[in-house]
Amino acid sequence: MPALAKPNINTTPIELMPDFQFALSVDCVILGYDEGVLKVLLIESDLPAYKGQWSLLGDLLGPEEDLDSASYRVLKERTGLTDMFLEQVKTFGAVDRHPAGRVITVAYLALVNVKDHQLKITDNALHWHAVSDIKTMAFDHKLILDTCVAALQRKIQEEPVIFNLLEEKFSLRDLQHVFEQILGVEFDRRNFRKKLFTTGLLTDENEMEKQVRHRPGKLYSFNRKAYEQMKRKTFVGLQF
Amino acid sequence: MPALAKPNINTTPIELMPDFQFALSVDCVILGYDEGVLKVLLIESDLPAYKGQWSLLGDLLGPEEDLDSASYRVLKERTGLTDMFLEQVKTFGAVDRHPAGRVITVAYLALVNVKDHQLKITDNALHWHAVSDIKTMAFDHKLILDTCVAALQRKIQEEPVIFNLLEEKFSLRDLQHVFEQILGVEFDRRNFRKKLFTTGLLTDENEMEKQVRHRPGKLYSFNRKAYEQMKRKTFVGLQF
DNA sequence: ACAAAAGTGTTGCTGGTACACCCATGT
DNA sequence: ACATGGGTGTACCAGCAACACTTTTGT
Repeated sequence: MPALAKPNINTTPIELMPDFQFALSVDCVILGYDEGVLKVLLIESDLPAYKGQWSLLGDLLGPEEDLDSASYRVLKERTGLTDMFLEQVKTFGAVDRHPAGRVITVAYLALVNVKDHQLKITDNALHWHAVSDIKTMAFDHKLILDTCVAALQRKIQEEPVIFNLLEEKFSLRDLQHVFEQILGVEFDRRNFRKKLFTTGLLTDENEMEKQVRHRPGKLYSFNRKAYEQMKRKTFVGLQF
Repeated sequence: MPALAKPNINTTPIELMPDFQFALSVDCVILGYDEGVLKVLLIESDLPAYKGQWSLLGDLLGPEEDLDSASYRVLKERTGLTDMFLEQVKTFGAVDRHPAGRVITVAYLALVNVKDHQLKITDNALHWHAVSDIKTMAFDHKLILDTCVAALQRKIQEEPVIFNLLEEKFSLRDLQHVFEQILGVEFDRRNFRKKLFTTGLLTDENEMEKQVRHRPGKLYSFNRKAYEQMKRKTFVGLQF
């Protein structure tokens, strides 16, 4: 077996770089929680092969840009947000995944607060879609979406990233509903409250919900400081 | 803000592909458990900039090759193994990560049974190194290694991938030591045994260890069928 | 008054942890 | 006989699940 005959990346000067042309892009799975439903921000595909189908927001990687910066740029350009949860999930490189040629894409998961930025979406080809309604998408974007949602399910049980989907101040009902919506299960309300309180991650804001047509609940916020301190000492899980 | 002025990947015909040259590679973090220590298979870097430093095994992506295939090919060419745990972990794309030019690399985690293949390593620039001994590496490979080890720590508590590091038949002591080595903690031997037995993932092989200078332990194997069945019904965790 | 959801405690069970003694093998 | 690790059981404690009634607000 000619194991040594193959050039290794470590021994590959720039002249040996591939003689085939390919592109590298980032694609963002931008998720938000709105009116009790987990939603994803999509754009209509302009590519003839996928006319009328929905597509993730993405762009080609720039020559002086690293991957995180590229995905951040896409988010900023499209939503106006400059501060959101953004994390690389997986890279997709099937040979035929793009009809125009070889395009490898790095998928990012973004969690945004829909209320914060919904006024800033000026591009009217952009729309929020309930994740559960989406059956098909352009390219392999449905696969990418599913992969990112699965990553989110794991993630919210390992780290308190879920608060990125809510407003600064939120009710326990909202928090519970986001968990339930993402994980696809239901929790007992009393046990959920106890569990969250005992984490010590919630700050009581001493405020109430307004304009609800039932008894208003108290509002809480995510206690980031408490989290930063406790995560130094021990693993902080939110497992259900 | 010129959000619409930017070309989107969906609208980018092949002519708009980047005019800068860059390369895409895969790098494999090949981990094995040998004599009580977690080890990684490394090669000496031939690149002048990193002369004498250790490097992960990798190669450039081929034009007709998807990412998983490329990493599998690297494994097969270098170790002779054709059947191992192999999973994409993360893509690294810092602008200056490669001295020869822009190279984006997709990191893969591979778990191999050292005993199975140690005779097949013909390339004598290849060596196993205790993960805990490695302080510096070529390129950003130390960062990649650390990332993959952290991924492994999460992974072994979510899925029974740890058995890929052991021989077909193993003692409970070996299994416990691999867990301890990877997670960096120690477990009570009796509780560990109980826990593993109650998972139902172990098959008693009705065999004993040989040539140990103490009372020989029973040998077990991973019951893959039982796992496949139970994972359909419920999440199978191995959390400690 | 009614509808809707907030807020609150207890009990039983399950699973984790801590812990000590005898046994089988090789030297 | 000694050293090394194998094999086993129990008691305590913490955390989880199941479960019902009263309270507050808006209509």
